[in-house]
Amino acid sequence: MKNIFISDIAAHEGEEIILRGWVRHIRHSGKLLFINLRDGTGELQCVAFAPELGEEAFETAKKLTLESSVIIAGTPKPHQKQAGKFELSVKTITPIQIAQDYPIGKKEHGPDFLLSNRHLWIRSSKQWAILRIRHTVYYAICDYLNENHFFRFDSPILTPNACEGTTTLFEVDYFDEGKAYLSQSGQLYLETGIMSLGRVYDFGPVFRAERSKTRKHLTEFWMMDAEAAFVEHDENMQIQEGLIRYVIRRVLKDCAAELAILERNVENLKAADAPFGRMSHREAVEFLRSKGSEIDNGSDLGAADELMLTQDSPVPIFIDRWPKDIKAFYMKRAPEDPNLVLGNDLIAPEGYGEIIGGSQREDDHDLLQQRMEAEKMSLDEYQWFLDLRKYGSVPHSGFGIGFERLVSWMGGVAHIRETIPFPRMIYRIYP
RNA sequence: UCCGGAAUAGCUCAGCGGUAGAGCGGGUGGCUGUUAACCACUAGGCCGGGGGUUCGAAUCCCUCUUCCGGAGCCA
Repeated sequence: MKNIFISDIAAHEGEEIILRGWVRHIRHSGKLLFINLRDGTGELQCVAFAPELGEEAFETAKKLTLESSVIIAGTPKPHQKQAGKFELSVKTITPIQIAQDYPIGKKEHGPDFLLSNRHLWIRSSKQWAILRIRHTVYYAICDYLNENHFFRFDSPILTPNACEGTTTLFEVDYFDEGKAYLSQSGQLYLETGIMSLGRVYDFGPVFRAERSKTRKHLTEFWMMDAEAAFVEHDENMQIQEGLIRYVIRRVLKDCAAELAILERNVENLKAADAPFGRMSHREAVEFLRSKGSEIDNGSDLGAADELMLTQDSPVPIFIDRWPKDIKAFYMKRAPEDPNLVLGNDLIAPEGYGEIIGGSQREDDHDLLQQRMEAEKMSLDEYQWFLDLRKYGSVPHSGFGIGFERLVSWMGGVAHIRETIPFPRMIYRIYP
């Protein structure tokens, strides 16, 4: 008899096979016993009939509890009640370990309880589905970039100083070198990589010590930064749009079952795979003011503004040409107006907010140095960054994706804390 | 950090001045098609901590703690 995975069950109809997994659900009715078994690849109903199993084995099987681990041998057959599905006609049941009082029941639980039991919560079907979508989004991003001549270039997590100088960083003691900081973005390091590899990306955890307390923020989250030589502002946005639409198509193709478990509205996802909206920051401000927002020309968009902008749009919207004063020092000035920069945000529809921030970078040594001096940055600490503009500088652009926000949007997940195995938030570090 | 809300059985909640409740989960028994199964019985409580008001407080007041939602910051 062969060990098989539940996802491969259809290929083994009528054969005697072995499944190994965990009891998601168990119930019995006189001489019949039903076990919903999950093995990581899927879930299958196993049906045991007392006279076939033997009375003693049947009594033992009845003692299985929620989440007990078990080996079940039997024969896959078409499900008697659900067309197109299979069930296992059970021959033997061998408990591996009987779980005691599994804390997560089939009824509803509160978020605090579930987060305290995150190590167990990840077994439940919605969490399983979200984690599988996370996996799919991850590889879709990598595949798209690999196909477009980007090379993986991992940036460091321990850094000597703040990448962008704006947000609060986590600080650690670093031997005799003083303080080191957990990276909030690998972007500046990526800019060095393009001078060697042409196009590069990194993908890893980044850290923000902000006391953010919303459904869109984590203190530790995964970011994918991409950077490309000889790519200017418009092409940069084309790459971003191509990437996001590629991810949408992959998720729709590979995660139909997961999206169904999450009750994701897939029509909304399909509709987002169409040319993205584009407006300048100035146009966005005018539009918002016409709708009653109090936003002014020099301000960043608030959460309510983002929602107002996208609520009637089936596709994500690029906002570009931002006032330089509210964007990072390394962004290149717009040719038509030195007060604007060639930066873009990408706002997802359905209220998921900003999922990408990108820009063309300042490639002129003296202009960059002026900006850094204006921001009172230490030129010594960033000498290596300025060097890039001295030795073969080229026009270049890049962007960063908030990975969990993208996963939230794909899966239609209301809170970002469910899109990462172990969320880190201001008031939670366990488990 | 600011503005709201909440804390009662293992879990989710009701009770809102007068003997501590339900559903689920646990235990025992029943049932050949269940899938949040069903039926019967059963065990289970410092009503978040501290202080007040009152003849009497889970309930009203003050305070602390913890959590949730939102804002700001950002991805």
